[in-house]
Amino acid sequence: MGLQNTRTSNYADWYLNVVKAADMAENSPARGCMVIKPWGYGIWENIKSSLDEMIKETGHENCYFPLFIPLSLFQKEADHVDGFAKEMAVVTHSRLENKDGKLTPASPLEEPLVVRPTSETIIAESFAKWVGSYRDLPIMINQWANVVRWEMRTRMFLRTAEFLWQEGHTAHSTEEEAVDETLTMIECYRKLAEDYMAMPVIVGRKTELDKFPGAVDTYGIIAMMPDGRALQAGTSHYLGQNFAKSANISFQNKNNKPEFAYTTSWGVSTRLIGGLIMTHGDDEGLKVPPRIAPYQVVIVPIYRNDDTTSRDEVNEYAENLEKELKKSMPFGEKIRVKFDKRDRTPVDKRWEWLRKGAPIVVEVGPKDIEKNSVAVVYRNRMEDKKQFIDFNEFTATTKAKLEEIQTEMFENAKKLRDESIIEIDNWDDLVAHFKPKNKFLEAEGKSPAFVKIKWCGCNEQELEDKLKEFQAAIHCITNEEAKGKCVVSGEDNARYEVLVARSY
RNA sequence: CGGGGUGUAGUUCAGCCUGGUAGAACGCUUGCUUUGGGAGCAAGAUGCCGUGGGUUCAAAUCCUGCCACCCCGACCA
Repeated sequence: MGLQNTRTSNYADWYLNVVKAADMAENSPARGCMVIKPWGYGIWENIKSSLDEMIKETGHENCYFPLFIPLSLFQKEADHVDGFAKEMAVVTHSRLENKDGKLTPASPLEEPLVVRPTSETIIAESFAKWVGSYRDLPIMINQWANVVRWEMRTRMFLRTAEFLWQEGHTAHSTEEEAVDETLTMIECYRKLAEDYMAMPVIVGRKTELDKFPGAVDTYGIIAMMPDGRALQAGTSHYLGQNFAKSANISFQNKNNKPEFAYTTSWGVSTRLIGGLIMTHGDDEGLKVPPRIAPYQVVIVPIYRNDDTTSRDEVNEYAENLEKELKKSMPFGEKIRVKFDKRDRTPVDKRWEWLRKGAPIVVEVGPKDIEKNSVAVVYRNRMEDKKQFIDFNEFTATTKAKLEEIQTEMFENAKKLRDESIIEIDNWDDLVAHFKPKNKFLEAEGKSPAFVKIKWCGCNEQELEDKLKEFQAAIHCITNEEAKGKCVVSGEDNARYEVLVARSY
């Protein structure tokens, strides 16, 4: 049956249908905020634990900074203020009073508190206290937290007023070390997206106009969605001494001279899940790559005729299957198996798990007990018939199968992505490419959706303004040493290769 | 924040123009029949018609304030 809206009929509604069909999240009474339900949160937890391990392996420690940031503190870095001021939630009162039956804010705060949109400022303030000598550096910390950005227009997972993320913050004694850190972390994000989420990304540096407010350089991973738009999926910033200067993070260097520290920050958010949905969703619902699937294998029992004996036998058989499966270690981790004993029909349960995108759904019933087999559906191959596989063969090959599915999902997504990138070497073709409002259908045809152009770096503002007319933008610099003709100036002086696309 | 649209059962929606007992499908409950690729029959249950005002003998329906969601812009990590 599938979803009500397909990707080709109505992409935006299709996306919401998947979120609902997979039971990942729903809207909440607070505008622009969402309730993340167990299946959605389970995916987030797996993303989180995968990345957390990488963060720790690269020498960082977790900690926690407060949700509230004094307004004055936020104000210190001018570019930073400009970048975030328009989307800030501000706490101004400390009490509610009952006025004629209506609760009314009362007792104004002496200094308003902003709800963190990101924590550079408050963390820099602490860094300043923690750092005295070069021996105190580097400081490398991370926090898992929620942040609030008062967005005008929200979309589940892709852009919500409150979202969950991880933000890493480091301070170093040299520029070189800080730049290195910035690049190390963007590489972690690439690995997270590609190796764990099976979501191919392009790594690049942001242009001058597009970087993080207050940063010297911003690097990003960009995922390309099947509707032809690009999604910024993670960023890593080299902040230079900008925040160090405004928060006075200074240290005495080896020459006994005071010097400002070099800081970085980097983050990925629940937006990744939006990318996951679009990369791997189809007209039946979601597909979750095994490595981050809350359940990798779901066992659905089939009982017959309310016959208690057969029911017990089936349960025993299923429990044995669960036990055997749990001996395998796909991706070197404990396998995640769910034995779904809920009181629903087997058919309902099967389709529910397939909509949610569990990689393998396996049914066991009386016939299987007789033949010592199991009935298996693979989510990434739903068009195939249900396969009846020998019990022992199934348990012995599940690990390899999950790993194979993971690879296949990545390869498929990558193939689609690669097919939709073209190079354009002159302005007219670039305009012609973006002119039609390319809905998914047009993008799905042969016309590629993402464009690489060569550029000398000239007239950035004008270029962005022009691209904006076609709802497109420069996403990042994919090659810093390109040669050839600049698409904008027409001169033979290109320095960069940049990625241009419509964006989320 | 501007323009447009929507809000009715758990879900998707009809009803609104032209005011007069609250509807359908799916889902849910119960029973029977089925039973391994989205079951069938029968009987049931389910509503502050988003919300506050107004017009009217009478409002889901007309007017209006607010709220939320969706789309298009503007804005933006």
